[in-house]
Amino acid sequence: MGLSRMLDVKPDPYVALCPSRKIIEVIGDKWSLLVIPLLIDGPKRNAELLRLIEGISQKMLTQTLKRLEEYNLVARRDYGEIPPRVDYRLTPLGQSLADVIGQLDNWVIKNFEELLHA
Amino acid sequence: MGLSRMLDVKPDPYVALCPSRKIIEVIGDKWSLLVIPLLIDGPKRNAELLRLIEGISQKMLTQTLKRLEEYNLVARRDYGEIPPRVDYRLTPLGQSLADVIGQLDNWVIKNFEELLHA
DNA sequence: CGGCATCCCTGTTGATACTG
DNA sequence: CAGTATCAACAGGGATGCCG
Repeated sequence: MGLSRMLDVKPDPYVALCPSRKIIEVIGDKWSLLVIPLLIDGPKRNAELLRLIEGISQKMLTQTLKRLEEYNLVARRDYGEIPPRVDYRLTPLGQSLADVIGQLDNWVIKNFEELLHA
Repeated sequence: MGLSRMLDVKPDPYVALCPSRKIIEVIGDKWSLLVIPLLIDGPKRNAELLRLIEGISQKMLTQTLKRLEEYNLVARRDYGEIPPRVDYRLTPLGQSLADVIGQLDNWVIKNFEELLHA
């Protein structure tokens, strides 16, 4: 490990303005948590996602995908055809995140009953 | 596995009204994601959490803790003293969730740079 | 100290309509 | 089909003050 590494400030989401706080918010977002796992088994189109995620609006889907794209978690692909054909897929970074979220999902399913009656 | 198990309907957060959707929202909450890891190394008091989590308000802290308590993730302990002394700790269920969230945190820290530039 | 109740404002969100 | 734009509605969340 080089000296420069030792000088790095490690991200701390408990500090309000630390960028990692924002990242926590993006990842820990209700819709992100639903969109990301859907992309694991291949690219999906806008209308497909809209149909698969009951209750999401076009607006929220677009907004969620854009934010995930900003953070390099999802890649948007426009085929330039008419009628329009666009799909979204996980980047390698997004794939690795999807694995972690998958664990979260499994946890929820596994502990579902116990969570409910509390 | 008994027959009854096979008849269980598995929770599906992609259905708007499925309770698992609500659970996803509770867990995937900005403040929950910050509070839970803090409780891993022992009980914490209200004022302590307020100080540790920069930017959280009393109102949001209370609301977050209550919701986590509802889902049996956190236990509130009132010592019945005067002045008041109350602390919050993870339940066993909460502990197991904390492990998963810890993985998410580690992922964020590990991929911090890559997320930022995007 | 812990935390509830209130007020109030802002931002998020949904619905609708429109465009390339 | 994929998205944008606009508007109205509502809830999230902060600030303050009060109480056990």
